[in-house]
Amino acid sequence: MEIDVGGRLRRLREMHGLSQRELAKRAGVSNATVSLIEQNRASPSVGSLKKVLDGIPVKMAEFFAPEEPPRRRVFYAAEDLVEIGGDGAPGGLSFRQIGRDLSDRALQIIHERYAPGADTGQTLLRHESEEGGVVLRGRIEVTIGDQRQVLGPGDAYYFDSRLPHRFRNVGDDDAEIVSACTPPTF
Amino acid sequence: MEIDVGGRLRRLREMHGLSQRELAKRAGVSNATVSLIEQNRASPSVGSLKKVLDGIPVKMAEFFAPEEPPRRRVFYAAEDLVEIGGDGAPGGLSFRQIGRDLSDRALQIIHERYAPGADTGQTLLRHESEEGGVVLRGRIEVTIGDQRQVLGPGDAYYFDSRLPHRFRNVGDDDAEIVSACTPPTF
DNA sequence: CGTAGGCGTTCAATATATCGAACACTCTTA
DNA sequence: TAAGAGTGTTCGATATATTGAACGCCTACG
Repeated sequence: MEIDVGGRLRRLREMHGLSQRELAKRAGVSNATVSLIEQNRASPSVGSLKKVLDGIPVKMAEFFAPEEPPRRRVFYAAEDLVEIGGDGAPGGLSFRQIGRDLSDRALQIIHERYAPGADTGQTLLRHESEEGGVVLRGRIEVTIGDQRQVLGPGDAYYFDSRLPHRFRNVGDDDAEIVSACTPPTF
Repeated sequence: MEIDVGGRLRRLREMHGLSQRELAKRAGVSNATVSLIEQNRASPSVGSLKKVLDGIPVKMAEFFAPEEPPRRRVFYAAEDLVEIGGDGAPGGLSFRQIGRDLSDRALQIIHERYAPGADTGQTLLRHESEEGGVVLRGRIEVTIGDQRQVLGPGDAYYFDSRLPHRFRNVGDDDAEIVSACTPPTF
């Protein structure tokens, strides 16, 4: 099984908008070397390849990582976000998640909206993960373990998901949060 | 940052109960080559290293895979968020991060604001991580690898951070995003 | 004891990767 | 048109990786 080292290097370099000479300078090798490697007319030593990849920069493991990960969807229109508030949550709550299937993701990002008085209740523990978020609109009372505080627009929070936590809209208007959680555990 | 190719190879070989000569024969190289590589007295060409690893067998990506990747405060007032836009970013950009020291965190969450025309430029790759976000206000042109799209309020994105990426405010007003990235790599 | 086979290392010869300098080509500018 | 700066490529010289055959050190066995 052959590896098209040259082709991969060339693609990476062009993706980053670098010329052979520019990359060569960053890497501390000659431009000729880059050229020959890209044509597969030379099989670089590990040391050289490392220098070159550092100039991009790309890690060895990434470079040799099994072929292209299937191109995943990148952009999501507002109406494409998936409503996941359903499970047992009382009305007035909207949790809109980026992407439907999280099984291959490292990150769960949710756009949350709370009607006045809306309350998540005391949330069950999720497994080892951490989460945080930024309040966009409204006034939200956040309870984490035994700490409690009311956050307004621009305020933020960050905690270990193993702590019991609860969110409640204590203002008179809708409240909005963008939150992130990693990893998406089940 | 150096890579102890020799040490890794030796450990792998011994783990599999192979002698230098045995491995050399399977790999189609000389035993001397194996010896020199293991002493780091020669930096093998990619081709040779591949042959040797095939004899174990171990894949290139596995060989270079970094040793296992590393797998308080809760509330932050808006003015406590840490501005991190500084490094070389042109004016009109504000990146406000939740928390100052991310070394023990699994998540980097940033409240981003772009003045009209503000542009991150072609961002250098961060290492293995994923990131996503939600647009709150304005119109932002997002370029991920060779994909490009303009996102508005409520729209979102999610991608592998290894792809080169760029954000540009193409609207007439300020634009705002809340983004998350995991893990916070440097 | 002496011989045979295993191991990892070392050495001189050879193949190959890498360098520095040139080349050919495309732009832009005067 | 010429000159300059950019690109990627090619060439001879040099540094280095790789080879095949040695070496020294073990253990086993007649």
